[in-house]
Amino acid sequence: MLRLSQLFLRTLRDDPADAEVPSHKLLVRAGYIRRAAPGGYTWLPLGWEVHRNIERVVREEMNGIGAQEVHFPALLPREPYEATNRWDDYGDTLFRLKDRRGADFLLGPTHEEMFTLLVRDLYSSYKDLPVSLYQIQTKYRDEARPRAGLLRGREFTMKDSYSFDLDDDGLATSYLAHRNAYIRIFDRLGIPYVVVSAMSGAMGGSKSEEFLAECEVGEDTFVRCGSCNYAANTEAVRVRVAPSTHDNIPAAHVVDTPSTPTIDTLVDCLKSLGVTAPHGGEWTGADTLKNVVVMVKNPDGSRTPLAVGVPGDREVDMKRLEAQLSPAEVEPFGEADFAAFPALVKGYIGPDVLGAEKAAGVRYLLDTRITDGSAWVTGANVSGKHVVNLVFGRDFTSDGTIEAAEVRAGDSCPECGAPMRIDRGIEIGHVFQLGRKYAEALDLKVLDKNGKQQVVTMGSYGIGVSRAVAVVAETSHDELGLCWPREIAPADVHVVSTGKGNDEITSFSDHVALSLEQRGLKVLFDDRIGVSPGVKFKDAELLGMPTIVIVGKGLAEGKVEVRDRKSGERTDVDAASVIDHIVDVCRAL
RNA sequence: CGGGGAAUGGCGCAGUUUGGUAGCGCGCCUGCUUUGGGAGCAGGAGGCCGGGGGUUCAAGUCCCCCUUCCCCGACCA
Repeated sequence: MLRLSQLFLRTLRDDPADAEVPSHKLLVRAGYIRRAAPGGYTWLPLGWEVHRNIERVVREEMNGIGAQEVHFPALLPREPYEATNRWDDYGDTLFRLKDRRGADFLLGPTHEEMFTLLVRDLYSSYKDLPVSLYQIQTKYRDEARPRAGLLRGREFTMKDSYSFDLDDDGLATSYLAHRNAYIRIFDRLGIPYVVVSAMSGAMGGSKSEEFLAECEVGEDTFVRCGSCNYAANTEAVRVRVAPSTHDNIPAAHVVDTPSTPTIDTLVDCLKSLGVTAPHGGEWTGADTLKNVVVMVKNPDGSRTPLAVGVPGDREVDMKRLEAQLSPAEVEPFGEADFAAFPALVKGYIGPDVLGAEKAAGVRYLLDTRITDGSAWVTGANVSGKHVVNLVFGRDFTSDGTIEAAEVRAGDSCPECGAPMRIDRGIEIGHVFQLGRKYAEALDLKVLDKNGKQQVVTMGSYGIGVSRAVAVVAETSHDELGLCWPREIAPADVHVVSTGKGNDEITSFSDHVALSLEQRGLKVLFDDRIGVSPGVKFKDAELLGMPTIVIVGKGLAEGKVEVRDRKSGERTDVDAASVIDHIVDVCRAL
């Protein structure tokens, strides 16, 4: 039993000034966590209880699909990560350090290499497969911007698991088992979530899905189709493009468009020129081809320019662009960069000079909406001039396509064409099929039935455990405080005694708390003497146990009050039957 | 890493303009009163005013550098 008179806890009346999002404010105010370092939090008794409860749910479901728990060091040697190139590819996000002899180490951001090597060490036959291993580990990432308390820290707890199979069918089966386990886990945690198609990012690999908690403060944006089941992270959206309807476009020609460095000014100018648009209607930004130049920063530190062409009514989504170019990063093209590439006329950049073989020597990739035969207005590479009726395939080419244009609400679903919604979420889980990238890099092979060496195929699956604590707080609270789902609450029931220490109320509340514990419930007992009832009620609401029992003035009429934290519903129960009643309530779900 | 704001007791804040004894509310300790919605009175404890360097007789306050935090843009469990 947790007695508030003894518990290491101090609740705060005011929100901490450095917290912005509700989960951060409430977890600090309620005495669950305490900031200890930039991006690092101390877990206080109640917070750690929630953390362990989430771990328990995760373990049960992982064990349920036959995965086996192991535990690696967080402090890892450089070599395995060198072999897979991630020592460099992970960039500044990787915590690197040296030992006293100058040897390189890192704090593990994720453990694909170590698991792969472990299996290689011990297993060498197809008879050993499939096998799935997992750990619940402290992970380290030197985030550029830790924020929102637990939601994005530099040290966090993650459950990561890895499946090892002989062939693609086996991988598909392991992947599905994990996916289903994740569904059960997040259902039990009471987190509202969506499963979306995702990029595999720096991990490499093929099929990949994310579990996103639907949440306004989320950092991910995703689309969802209103009529079919399609859902995807915007980074991973693959646009469905209608073929060009343009036909018999007259020859391209240059027009004078003075002072038109932006799409808006260009459209206004085109309207005033009296030139007709290829589709016969009024000119819009969608008729223009905007060429945006960026600097691509490669993992080895080198920088190469890249031009991206998108319809003028859309921005280039830097997140989507970077996801396509991963592990390289994208930087804005600065004034100094323009000076170094004089062929690029800012505001009037056109395909004439773009392309690896052309004047500017800049690689040129086009959005998939620039289809064969489509006609565009675009820069003429001379200040104040644009080209009209430039047809892709006829008048210009590119070095390839790229999905970097922004995604908007109302864009059509790649599966069924219906308009899509756009929402925000927090990534709480990620499952993906790694394939053979790591097994090849680290030489993980087993002998098959025919005695031949086969490269093993792998899956990798993560759940942010510490993040899940914050996500539950974020998705389950009200203006009074936290509301934990019973499965992970620090206690089933919060017993409030308003007694003065030496009266019937005190002795009966004692009896209630002890009896409930004997019946197998986890009890948080506010047995503090000399604390006013108002304070105890406020604390009970802030702390967020699912059931609150108040032994107080009602006892004079033989009644005890039982409240449901989430609904606020209050019931007066006969003191004689209150134990059974509460046990029933707590076991009901 | 760019732009904006901030750092004063456990928490929230004033004081900085105009340099001159470090304050308020909450919390904490003691005593008395109080006890169903963050009680009252009285008395206390607790501060290298984020760090370093300057200017000055004198710096929380002025100047320079650094660190950290929050928000907005580029990364992920």
